[in-house]
Formats: sequence, C-alpha cells, structure tokens
Amino acid sequence: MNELTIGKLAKKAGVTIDTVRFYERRGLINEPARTQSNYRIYPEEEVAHLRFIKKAKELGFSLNEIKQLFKLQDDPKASKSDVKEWTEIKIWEIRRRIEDLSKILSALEQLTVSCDGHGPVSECPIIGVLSGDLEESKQHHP
Amino acid sequence: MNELTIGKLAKKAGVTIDTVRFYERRGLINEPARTQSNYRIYPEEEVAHLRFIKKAKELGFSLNEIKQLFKLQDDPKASKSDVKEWTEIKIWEIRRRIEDLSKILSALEQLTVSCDGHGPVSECPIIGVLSGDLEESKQHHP
DNA sequence: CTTGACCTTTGACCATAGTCTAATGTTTAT
DNA sequence: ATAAACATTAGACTATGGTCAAAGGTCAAG
Repeated sequence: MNELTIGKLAKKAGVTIDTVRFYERRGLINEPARTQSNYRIYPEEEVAHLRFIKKAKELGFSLNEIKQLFKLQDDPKASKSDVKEWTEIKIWEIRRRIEDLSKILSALEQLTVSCDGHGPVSECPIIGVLSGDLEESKQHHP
Repeated sequence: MNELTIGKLAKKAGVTIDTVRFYERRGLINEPARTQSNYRIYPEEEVAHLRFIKKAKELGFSLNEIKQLFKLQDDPKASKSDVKEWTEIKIWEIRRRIEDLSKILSALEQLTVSCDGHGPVSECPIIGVLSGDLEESKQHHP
C-alpha cells in the first residue's frame, strides 16, 4: 500500500496543501485516515481524484458541480438515469459554450486578417467588433 | 440625440444599475456626462458597449481582459500590431478551451451511450472517467 | 404639492476559490 | 539531540464580480 502525506499528495496532483484541505472542508474529497500523530494519510487514488477536480475546474465547472457529480457517484440510491440526466444537461451546456467560443474565435480570426499590423489602431476593425454586440456582428454584412 | 438615464441603459443592456456603476468604478465604461442634478446620462452607444462586456464575460474573459482591450482601442499610441498581438494570444487561448471542452464533451457523450438509464450507478462508466484524469482517459484503451 | 418612481453616494455584504499566518506538534537527517 | 522539513488548527485575508441597504435628492403625474 502506497500511502501519501498531504504534501506528497498535493505535489503529485499539482495543487497546494491548502487547496487539498480546502477541498476536504468543501466535501470534494473524503476525510482521510489519520496517523497516530493526526497527520492525514491518503491512498494513491486521491491523486487522480484531485487531478480530475483540477481539470474539470479549468473547463469551467464549479466546485459545487464537481461535488454533485461525486455525490451522484457515491449515492447508492442514485440510478444510471440520474447520471444520464446530469451528463445530458452538461453536454448541452458544453455544446453551447463551444458554439459561443467558436463565434468569438472567427470574429477574432477575421480581425487578424484585416488588421495587418501597420498603422494606427483607429483603422483596425476591432472597433467594429467592440461597438456592436456579438450577435449583431454575426449578421453584419459588408 | 437619444440620451439614456442609468436605469434605461441598464434595462436595454440587460444588466443591473449596480453593475453599470460597478463597471464605471472598474474603468470598463467611461464616466458619463451628468445632468444639472447630477444624474448620469449615457449615449445610446453605451448599450452595445455593455452588451459586449456581458457576452465576452460569458465566454470566460475577465473584466480586466475586457478593460485591456478597451484601453488598447482608446490608446493613441497603440498600434495595429499591438491589437493583432493581443488577438492572436486570445485566439490561442480560445482554441485551447474549445479543444478541452471537446474532449470532455466526447467523454460525456460516450457516457450517455454506455449508460443506458437502467440499473445502479455503480455499473455506470462515469466511474472510469472520474477515476482517471482527462488526459489519461483520452489514451485509455479497452 | 405630494406620491411614487427614479436617481445619488458610501459602505457593507455575498459567493467562489483559494491563500496566508500564527502558534504549535512531528518526523527525518546529520 | 537538534535543526530542517513537514504536519496540525483556527482564523484572517485576497481577488473577482457583483448585490444590497441606508439616507437622501429629483422628477413627472394627478
């Protein structure tokens, strides 16, 4: 058995010790076993757990959302359909985020094409993008 | 000329009055003209300005990033190449976010396929996705 | 000319997600 | 055996992005 102290866990997972304890307080990770001297000891598996939290957070999930998913996993009363429902909602949210990001991406890409890197910024078409909202700029025709 | 009080501006832009004043304090919108009685009055254009902030924020840009872009626009010393550089960095960031979201999206999509909505959650493959980190689960082969 | 809807300011408060400090205890290495 | 490196707690502090309340001034309608 490969047990880790909080410092080693944190290092392996790429977070700080404070963050580990913070997640524990928030119920995102289980309260770990303790040594005789009250040190937290974690199984190796907690590393993956923490990395998952880290990645999911980067992708825009809140700690509460991540916690919900963990709870769903551990709840013996939760059914596959509960998980399915949750994931389907999330799939929609992610699709929408990807769409919006793609919109702003092509707006910015067009900008770099027409903004050739010479002359004053006042001639740069970024002004147009900034002045209208994104929805409008989508149907903005030349 | 179509001038707006703060309430009308906020309503048109879909934000609260407090948010407008907050953005003003943060330097995201210009300090507006005032009436004799010290009321803020805005030109119609501020609506688009606020809507842009709102949308950009939804897409994950921080208020400081948005402010930077506005500053760049207004700075007479800023050149097209500054704007171009900024937008190119942002383009990279957005592409990366889209990629990461696409990864988690397909993970979730696979889940809903294999998780058919019957039986206990313990049999649901979401456990696998949660146990490894996303990078690992990408190269996880059966 | 008053009532209600609007505006003003200052400053407190909230949630999210940590981050740091102080005071103290434990383990490890030389 | 002692110093360095690590652990513990409680609680204060940070940044971001607002949101609300108090106490008051202004404006438009009846």
